[in-house]
Amino acid sequence: MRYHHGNLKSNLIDCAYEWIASNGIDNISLRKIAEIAEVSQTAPYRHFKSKEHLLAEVATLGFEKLSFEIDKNITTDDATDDLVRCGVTYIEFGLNNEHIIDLMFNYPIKKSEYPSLLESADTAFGLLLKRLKYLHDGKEGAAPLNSISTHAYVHGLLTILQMHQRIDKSSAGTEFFKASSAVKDNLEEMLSKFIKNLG
Amino acid sequence: MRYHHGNLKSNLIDCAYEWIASNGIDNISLRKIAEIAEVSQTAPYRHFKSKEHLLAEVATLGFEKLSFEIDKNITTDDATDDLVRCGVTYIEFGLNNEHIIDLMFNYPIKKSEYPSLLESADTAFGLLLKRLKYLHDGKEGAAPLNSISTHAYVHGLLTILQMHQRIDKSSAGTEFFKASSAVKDNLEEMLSKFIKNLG
DNA sequence: GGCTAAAGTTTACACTGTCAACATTTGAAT
DNA sequence: ATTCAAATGTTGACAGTGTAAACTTTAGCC
Repeated sequence: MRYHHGNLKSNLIDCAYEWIASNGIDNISLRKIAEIAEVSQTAPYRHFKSKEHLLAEVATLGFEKLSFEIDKNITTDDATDDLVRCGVTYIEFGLNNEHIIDLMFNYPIKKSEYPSLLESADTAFGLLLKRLKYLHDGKEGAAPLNSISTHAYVHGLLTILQMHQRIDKSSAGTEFFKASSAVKDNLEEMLSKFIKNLG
Repeated sequence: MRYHHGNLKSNLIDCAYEWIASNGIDNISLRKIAEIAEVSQTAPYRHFKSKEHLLAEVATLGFEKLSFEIDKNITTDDATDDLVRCGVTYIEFGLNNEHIIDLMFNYPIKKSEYPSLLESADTAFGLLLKRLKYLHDGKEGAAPLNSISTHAYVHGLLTILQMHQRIDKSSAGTEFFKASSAVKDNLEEMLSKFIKNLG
């Protein structure tokens, strides 16, 4: 084992990503990640100012992967269709990467302090925005508002479905549970209707 | 100072609520809350199985307050109007109680383990649902889906506006900032359009 | 080859959640 | 009224945490 690791920084990010993906964010600790990377407890501090700085980079990696997924759905022949698929992809990514999305959206990272995190998040959203601008070709003014409106809707649906997913196992009798089940089955329809109704 | 506090449980919940409301969820600790309540470090364990159990009750209190606010807007003469006002109220509550809403929606509490939390959330949700059922009088089947759809939209808008609120001070030149400013100014219009478009 | 900065280690500290053991109070049964 | 168990409080301890400080090793450049 060499004293100098070589690329400890990115290795730590990867380890943390994997750990969170399978164990959740609740009980993560720098020390555990350091141990997995086979390095001393405080070695991470040579690369990250704090635990939050490491987590911010993990979240950034998450946004990059999300962008990659969304980007695959942009085929440019039908903007509405593209948008629906992007929305579905966004939501599916969220549901399939429960813990990572938790970190990205729910974990209390002070996002504004991490430019690269903001940037990677903006890139993901920018893909939707570009598509919407295309959809609204001509009437320029409406695009930003419609874009953010769509984003709000998609993200809100994701939040609802996340709650649904978490409730799943135990108390499945509530009104909320039944209604959110319906969302899962009608997702595409809901999105496409929403987009068509944009003025 | 009496040895037996009398109603320590609800007092702890209130203290935690206040503390979180002004300090955020990040650095909360049972010990601090116990100290504020002028009680020993481990006294909370006579009333809550764990820290999470206390936080779950705080979140429950949050939902109860939210329900209370929403309920004031239900006047029954115009369902659409009611719903728009409920939505605005919901969003205003979120913006005025930033940290509490964080706890309610973003903090990783395993919600399914806390029936009273689930129930209080369901109550708030139920208020919207009832109103939507009224709106859709007759076509019964659509109400739950439309209700959750509306909830998603409203909550998504809240998330956007929260981000807007946080960015405010620093980087105010971005596309996102301008677009989300527009949301603030067009909130009622956006909501009422959304509701009218529900099928 | 020697020096400086980068990257790693060891040690230490204050703080946290929570458990176990003990103390006090309350209220119901006698 | 007395007693005694349950409820509610305290003290002390433990392992785990983030992270600062001081020290050690190594890499790369003159």
